[in-house]
Amino acid sequence: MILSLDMSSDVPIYVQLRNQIVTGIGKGELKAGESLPSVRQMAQDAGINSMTVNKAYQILKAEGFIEIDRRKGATVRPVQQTTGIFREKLESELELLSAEACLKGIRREEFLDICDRIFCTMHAAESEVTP
Amino acid sequence: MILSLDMSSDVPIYVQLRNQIVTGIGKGELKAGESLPSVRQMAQDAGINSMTVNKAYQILKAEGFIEIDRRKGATVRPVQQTTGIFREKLESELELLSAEACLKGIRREEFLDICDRIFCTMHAAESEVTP
Amino acid sequence: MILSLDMSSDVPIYVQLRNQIVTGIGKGELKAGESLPSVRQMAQDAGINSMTVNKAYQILKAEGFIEIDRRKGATVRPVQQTTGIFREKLESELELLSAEACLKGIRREEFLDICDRIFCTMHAAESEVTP
Amino acid sequence: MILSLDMSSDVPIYVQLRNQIVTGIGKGELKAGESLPSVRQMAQDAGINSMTVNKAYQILKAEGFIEIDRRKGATVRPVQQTTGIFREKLESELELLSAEACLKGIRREEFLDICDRIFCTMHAAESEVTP
DNA sequence: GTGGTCTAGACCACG
DNA sequence: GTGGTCTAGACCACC
Repeated sequence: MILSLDMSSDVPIYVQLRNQIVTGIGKGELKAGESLPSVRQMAQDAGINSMTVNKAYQILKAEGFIEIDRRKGATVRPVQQTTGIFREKLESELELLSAEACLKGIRREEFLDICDRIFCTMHAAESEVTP
Repeated sequence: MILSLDMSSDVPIYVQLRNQIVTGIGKGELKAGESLPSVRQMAQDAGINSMTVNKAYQILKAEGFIEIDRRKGATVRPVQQTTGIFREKLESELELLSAEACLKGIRREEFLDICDRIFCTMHAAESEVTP
Repeated sequence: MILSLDMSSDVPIYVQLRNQIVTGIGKGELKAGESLPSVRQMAQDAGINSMTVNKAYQILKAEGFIEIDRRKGATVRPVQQTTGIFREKLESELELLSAEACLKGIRREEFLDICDRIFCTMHAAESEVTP
Repeated sequence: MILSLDMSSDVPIYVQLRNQIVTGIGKGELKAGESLPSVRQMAQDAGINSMTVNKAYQILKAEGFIEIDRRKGATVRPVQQTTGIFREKLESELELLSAEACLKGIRREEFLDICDRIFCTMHAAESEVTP
């Protein structure tokens, strides 16, 4: 998985890291059960502080995307069940994106095409099909 | 337009304000040409500092959503043309949302249903359709 | 002379007005001795407050670009002598523009070409040649 | 780099600051990659509020002249590519300056001499020439 | 009336 | 250490 961190972005590095790992899992670049690099390794590779990596990992763990085991390190968890909280967050963010898109002149069909095209690049659910 | 600001959120107040105004315009609660409350009025109503409101307004102006006129205060601008930069931002955010949704077990049809349902609550384009 | 005022610009209207009149005189659209519209006329044409027009005219008068006579109204003055103060202001503004251009990758030849091309659209000096 | 802020000028302090930093970079007093003083340091040195400095830095960042890194503070960015928008702004400002110069009796050769002399004090491009 | 600028000082998030 | 946010209140420019 390739990371691209923008040090001068206003998005905190640990959030960028968290987002890219989530996207990586979603796209199937990281499959359920696979290991993530150790905190130190990741920090060294990305040229950032290990506390920053640790923070990203802790968030991913709290969100249920990964498991952290003292012996095996961090591993990807299989797909979870939707929670009401997540749906609320999803709808709220989609509402904002929809409003922005609408105000930028994007029409319904085009918006849905984009949503569809992008969702179709996700493959994580496969990890459930093969038990 | 009803505002609900969460003072203890880690999302800055001016960003919350900006987001809610964008959503409000998108939903048609504020139509093209309509005035927003003056900086001071909005600050008083929301119980926040006027510089915070000002910052939100400046961002909305820079993004092309509103105009700020020395005489009339802030007014909503009509729908604009999509830019390549916006599409990139949109796709990047949708990619993250898709990944999260996918990992939370939401399937393609359901995701698209949500996208469609939410986009359909937007009405801003009407300001162009009606002559 | 065509005026284009941007009400939502951060440049005050009276400054925009002053600038456009100066440019108009420089380009020869208004020649020495010619009359400017009356304050009221200009205000009505431009859809702005007459105090705003008055302010612009007073500045142009103070700068020596026009004369204001109670009977004849405002008229364009002929070319004046350079003052040290003006040269300082000119050099200071050119320094900033040069720095910006340089940092945007514009090279010396190109910069001078632009300066030359634009200066050549000015014709006001002619009003001196014909005595 | 020496700053001279005029507190009684009608040009906002943050604009004066921004202009002087741009000029400083253009003249090569600040080279690409070099650090600017921290917001607080600059504020203390200049005897102004840190939010004022922050505002100037944010503008410079938005204009592409500097980068702001959470770790290193603000650093000078290398020379960029010209954009159409910048050329328009440059030509519009040069048109006004040309008109003023012309009306103050400055002739073409003299104007170009001044432009050339001033542009030649800029050295920022060097950061690209030297490998 | 409007927005824009500036201050002094507090508090927080990031790394 | 760094920048970012927010406040309360003052003052100014514009129209």
